[in-house]
Amino acid sequence: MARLTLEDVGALAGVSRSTVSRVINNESSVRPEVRARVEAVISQTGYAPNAAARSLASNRTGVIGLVIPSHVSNLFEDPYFARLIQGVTLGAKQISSTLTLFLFESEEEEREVSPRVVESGFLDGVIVTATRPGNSLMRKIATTDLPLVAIGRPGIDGVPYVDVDNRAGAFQAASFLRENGYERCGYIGGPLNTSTGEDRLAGFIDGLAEFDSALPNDLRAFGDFSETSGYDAMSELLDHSPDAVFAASDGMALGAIRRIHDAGLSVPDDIAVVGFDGFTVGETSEPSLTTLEQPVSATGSLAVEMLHEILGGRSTPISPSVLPVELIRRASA
Amino acid sequence: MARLTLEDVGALAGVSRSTVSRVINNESSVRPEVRARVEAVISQTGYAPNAAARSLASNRTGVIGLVIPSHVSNLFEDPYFARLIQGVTLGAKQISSTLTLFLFESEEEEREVSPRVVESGFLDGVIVTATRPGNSLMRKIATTDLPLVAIGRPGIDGVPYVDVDNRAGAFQAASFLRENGYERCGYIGGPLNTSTGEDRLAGFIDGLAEFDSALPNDLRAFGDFSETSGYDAMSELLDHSPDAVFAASDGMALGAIRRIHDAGLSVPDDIAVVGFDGFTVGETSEPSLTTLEQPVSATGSLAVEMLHEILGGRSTPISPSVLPVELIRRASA
DNA sequence: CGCCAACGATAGAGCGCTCCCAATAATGAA
DNA sequence: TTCATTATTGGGAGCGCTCTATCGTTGGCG
Repeated sequence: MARLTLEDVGALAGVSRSTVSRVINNESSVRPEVRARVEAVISQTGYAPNAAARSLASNRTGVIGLVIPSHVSNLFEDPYFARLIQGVTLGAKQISSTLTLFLFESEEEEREVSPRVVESGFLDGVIVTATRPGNSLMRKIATTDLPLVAIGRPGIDGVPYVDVDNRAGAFQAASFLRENGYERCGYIGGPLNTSTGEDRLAGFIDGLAEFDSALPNDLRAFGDFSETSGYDAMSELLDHSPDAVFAASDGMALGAIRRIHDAGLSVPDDIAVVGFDGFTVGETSEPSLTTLEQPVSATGSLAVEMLHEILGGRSTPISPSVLPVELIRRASA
Repeated sequence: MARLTLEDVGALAGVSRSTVSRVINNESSVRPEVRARVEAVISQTGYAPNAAARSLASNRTGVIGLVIPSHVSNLFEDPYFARLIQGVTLGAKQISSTLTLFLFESEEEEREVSPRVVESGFLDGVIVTATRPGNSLMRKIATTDLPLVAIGRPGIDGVPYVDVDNRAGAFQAASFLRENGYERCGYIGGPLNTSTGEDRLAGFIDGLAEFDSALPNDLRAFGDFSETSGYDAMSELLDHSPDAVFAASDGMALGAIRRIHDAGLSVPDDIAVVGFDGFTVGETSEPSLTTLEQPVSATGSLAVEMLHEILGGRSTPISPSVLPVELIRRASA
């Protein structure tokens, strides 16, 4: 069967195109009786409005984009992105939008694809994960009038964003370790050109400072959030005999634990380990992981909500939202 | 600046709408000189065609959907879906399409959202992960004329699909274990109402049969592919003292190992373990995991390719594609 | 009984693009 | 030189929807 149009449905229901349109868009001023008649025809015929025509006429598409810039696609084994996508999907569903996904593998790809995406009017708005403050793609999008919300601190003025409280979380990790008597606390961080990398380091340093201790350079090592990078970073730290380590991701924390075990030491007796993420892997690891749980899925949903508000045409600027993280105490510290 | 239209660009270049359209769509019969002039204007102005208008006129959207039915969203911690999405994204990029993601959390949601998706003409085609043969959503889509490719054996006639060779992989696992002298091989499977669950069990049984051994019922246990379900399943098997276990996912294999360790036994000395997936977690586990590596990302890309062929209007039906899996021998067996 | 308001429903005019056909220019053959 | 033929180009007609201005009805009220 050929696809039905509004006009067809109208003919079947004995009303005009416009009336059917009103029924579909739930506008008032349709007599209940007429509305019922039209709705009956719609459900009988299984009519569904043509998305393209609707977008063309209304200038809205009901589609939002989730952009994950190039430098993270390797990290895709990280449950973080899976959860984030899940959260965004959830949020999108709530506002009856569909989600399109843009993963980039190189900056070149970003340059190539983004105009097509940004300028084509295909998207009502876009959410960009801001792993690197000042990311060029985001900067470019910010100059257009495409509604934009960042996930993570974007480092660009005027871009609304939602982030988790990395700083407070890391601060809490430091306090926790010091309060439990650990003296030589080491740090395994993420890349410093990411906002999470920066913030967690800063928070940890602040937290230690609160207890009048510092974070010497030789007790700092950096990875890329992955297990193996945590393992390698721990190798460096071992030379400087820490009695505790805070890793900026669960993955790195587990890598660190593996390295500690390989050195014949025990966790937490010889070295305590605290992670950051709160993923399920930490529940079943040996020992189970003390970690800071961040609400990843909620972050995604909230970003969509913020975008929705912007799309709704609110004029006052939206202030950033920073979600709390929570210390989950398990066996590793 | 207001958004430019074809007409505007034409005016700037001194040609008509139609000519600009031809240039953009790379059609022949435009004088090179004119083409250059138009292209100059386009790049100067940053003009990008309006996606909705284009779709409306051409009846193609350049959008494909990836549908993940309800019953798997819990399993989202599983790297499988992350990789699959990555592969599909890659494939989509290759054919200059954008990817939209549909995750469902309940069958009700499927029923509710799917008409909007399927009938609105918003998608050129759709890829559905077929975790359960005969899934109702897929069955419904199959009756429409929306081009469809399944990932995994769909259990519906005439639906083209791409799958990994679960059967051969499990067969290989059985052979491997028997050849290495293991006598009492246990099995930890996925849900039997999934095609992977079915196929891996069948292949394993066949493989054992090749060595004149059977798979008694008390050496079978089932989980949902997750780590914890593997742990629980292993608890059941332990009562029947297997000397080897084949788990239908890496996650369950790791859970099984944890359970074995908790029982004070060693892997592989007391009980050997073989997984299925080939994810990176198995590289760093203790002991590292012998497993069957499946090409997840390639599966996704290939599905897109198949869809593309269908969209290209080939008339001959497309035959299913089954990708090989490979045994990676590490330390656990 | 007539007038006006309020409501309900309709038709017209696009949205920006593709597709098709007609018009024009350019080319070559006779 | 002229006419047929081909290579380019332009314009019209929609694609199916939304939005706005308009028209017809009904009902309340003086």
